[in-house]
Amino acid sequence: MWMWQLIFNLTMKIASWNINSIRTRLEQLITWLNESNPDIVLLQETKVLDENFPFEPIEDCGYNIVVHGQKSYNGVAILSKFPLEDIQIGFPGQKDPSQARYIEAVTNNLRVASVYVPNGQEVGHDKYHYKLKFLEDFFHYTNQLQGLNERVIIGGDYNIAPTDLDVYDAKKFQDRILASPLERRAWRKIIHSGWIDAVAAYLGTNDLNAETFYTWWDYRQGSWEQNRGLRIDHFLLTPQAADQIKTISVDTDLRGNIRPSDHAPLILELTQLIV
DNA sequence: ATGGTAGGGATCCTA
Repeated sequence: MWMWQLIFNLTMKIASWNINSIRTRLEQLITWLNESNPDIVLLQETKVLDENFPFEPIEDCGYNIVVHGQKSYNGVAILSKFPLEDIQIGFPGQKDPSQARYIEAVTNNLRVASVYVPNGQEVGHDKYHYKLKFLEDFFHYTNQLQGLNERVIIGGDYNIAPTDLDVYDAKKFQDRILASPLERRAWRKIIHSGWIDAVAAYLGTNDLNAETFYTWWDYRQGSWEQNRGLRIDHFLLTPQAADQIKTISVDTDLRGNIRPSDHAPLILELTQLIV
């Protein structure tokens, strides 16, 4: 009996959500925090200066908060029920730290980060090359993190659908932004260096389809209603963390809300193995 | 079929 209690207490729920403006979505966020009760939340596209971040209502839900925001665009944050330490704003080697796209902290003996990879606009655009450069610099930093030999989880909007299974229409997205060969190569480079895509690992052990893990549906042309989605939000785990995956799922309820974000939260549960 | 919708905040940029 006591042992089950111990295992229960060591389960940790970590969510990643591109909220697309925390001020517009604040009420939805609070409702969801109270209902879903995640231990750690990694947010992207908060779209708010740090001085205007709505700290109080979130702290009232029992969370500590660290933020890295800017005006109008981007912006990342970490919420945790545990103390947040060793906070890092941006990552070493990030070429353009004025774009608020990365924040990292240690909480409850786990290193977590929230990343918002550039969208890239369209293949060949200046913003596309900016995205590829960001991914290259990010790759080098993630190698440094691997060297720590810690449990590390980087959740966020990577703006990459890793394979054709991760888009609702592979032909439509062939050579297009979010699914182009160079973006996918950048993704694989990170994966092949030792990071575990939590969903890919979970799919390998369960009878589920990749479409179960779509996290983004375009606001336009009734994409949500027709389930024309993409899997572009991901959790990357070091092997030390991947060994503890219990479940992973997408909270699609939020995408069905009135005035929703165009992304749904990706939710990972870890279990500490008792040996 | 090169549109469509949403957010920020400024009369367009980003996604």
